[in-house]
Amino acid sequence: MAKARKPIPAYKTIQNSIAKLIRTGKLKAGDPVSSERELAKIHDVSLMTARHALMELEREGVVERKRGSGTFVALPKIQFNRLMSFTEQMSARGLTGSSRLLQATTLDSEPDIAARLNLGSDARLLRLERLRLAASEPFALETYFLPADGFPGLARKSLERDSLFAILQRDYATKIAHADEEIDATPADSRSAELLKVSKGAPLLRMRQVLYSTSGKAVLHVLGLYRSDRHTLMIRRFR
Amino acid sequence: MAKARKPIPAYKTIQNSIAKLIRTGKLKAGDPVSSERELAKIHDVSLMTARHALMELEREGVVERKRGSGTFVALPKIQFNRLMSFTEQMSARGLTGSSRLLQATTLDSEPDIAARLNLGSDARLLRLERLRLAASEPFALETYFLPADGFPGLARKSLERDSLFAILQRDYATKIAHADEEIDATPADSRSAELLKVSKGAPLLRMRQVLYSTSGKAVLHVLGLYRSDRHTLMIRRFR
DNA sequence: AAGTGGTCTAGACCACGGC
DNA sequence: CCGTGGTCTAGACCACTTC
Repeated sequence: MAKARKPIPAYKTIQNSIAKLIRTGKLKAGDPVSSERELAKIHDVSLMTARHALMELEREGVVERKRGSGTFVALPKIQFNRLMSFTEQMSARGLTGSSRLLQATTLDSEPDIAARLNLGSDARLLRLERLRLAASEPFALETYFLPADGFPGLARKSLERDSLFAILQRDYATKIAHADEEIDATPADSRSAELLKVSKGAPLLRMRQVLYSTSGKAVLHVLGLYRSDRHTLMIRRFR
Repeated sequence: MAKARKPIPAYKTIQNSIAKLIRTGKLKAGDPVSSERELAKIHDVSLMTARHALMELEREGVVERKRGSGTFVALPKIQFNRLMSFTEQMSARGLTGSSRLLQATTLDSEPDIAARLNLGSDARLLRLERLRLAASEPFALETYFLPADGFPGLARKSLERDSLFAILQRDYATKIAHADEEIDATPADSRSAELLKVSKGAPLLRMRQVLYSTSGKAVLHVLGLYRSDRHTLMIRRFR
């Protein structure tokens, strides 16, 4: 017996064919996309189905629709408010980054952090500390807290090389979906100052993150300290 | 002759009727909404039209649709990354805030800022400076830059009392839609330190915003300095 | 005037969920 | 099983833009 595979809806097929034209460069930003009526004929579907395809592409920001005029490939949009791993951020800027694992310990009682992760106050926590470097200059100090029970063996993994996001997804079937962040400024204490090569008391951007998995569970708490001369946070907000 | 008014589409009417049921509390989070077929009968439209209404309400996050089960009022979502005026932020926290207008001047040449607003480098700029207080303690110093030509008479308006967002909308038909922000940390210079009542060199959260109107035009540049002990930025980001 | 997207009809079959 | 949303048809008229 063949597996029960889901048939791909016609409107999805149309979307994919247009997306492919854009990916392969056959359609560039501003170019007109086939009209609803053309698509209906080409793919032998009704108008409403072709329409559905274009409507969803517009929602995704791939195309823009202009009444009376046509449907056009949208300008490549800047990704705002996108949660990216360190590796992703670096490559997006055309840089290469590296990390140094400073510590990997287990904590017995850290009720504040346990509470942030919705754990009991006596939960054992895994604590990892990484120094982030760009062009061999340190620019961030990040401390990770995870429930020790949920991620056995994590401390022994290749944390220097692989992205934590990738390890969580590959080895623990945990996919990060979103993060809530608190951001403020704080003076560097002596240890942070030394590691980040700034003077003591220098202003650092402090970011406290709680990362959530696709299932909505709090997975991970991150405390990040960023050299303000080498790091700017970009945000877009809406009214 | 009657003016040519746009007729309200049937699917919009359906959306409004459902939104009203929710606003007035007749439907609460989790309650089932009339099904597509019910709505089609009630409003005497075809299934596709009723469907359109529900689909758009889902996109707006008002309802959730579950195949095989029904359409339900969505939980009231927490507003993250919402661009709020000072007044709105204060009242959301149950506090009352006040402002002191420190300066209102016109600048002749400030090419960096003009560039952020997509103006020529010789554009005249209106510069306003406000100190923000919560519970009569200063916590933020904000400097606004606007094209002087676009907002005649703004400097003479009731800037101490009214929200700038409100003035722009009421008197200049300019509605703010979104903002792009750069955030980092910076040490307080002597003037900021004095105004904010912190010691010189204390870490401040610095936020540079460009605010855009609904028409997509850059309207306003804001440089904000926030006392880090009294202000935390909350952000939600997605992968 | 010709072509585009926006709205709408009056049905159809399917996959899924809860009973 | 029955009701739900998901997909789809083969048209229609309208408003808008471009020429």
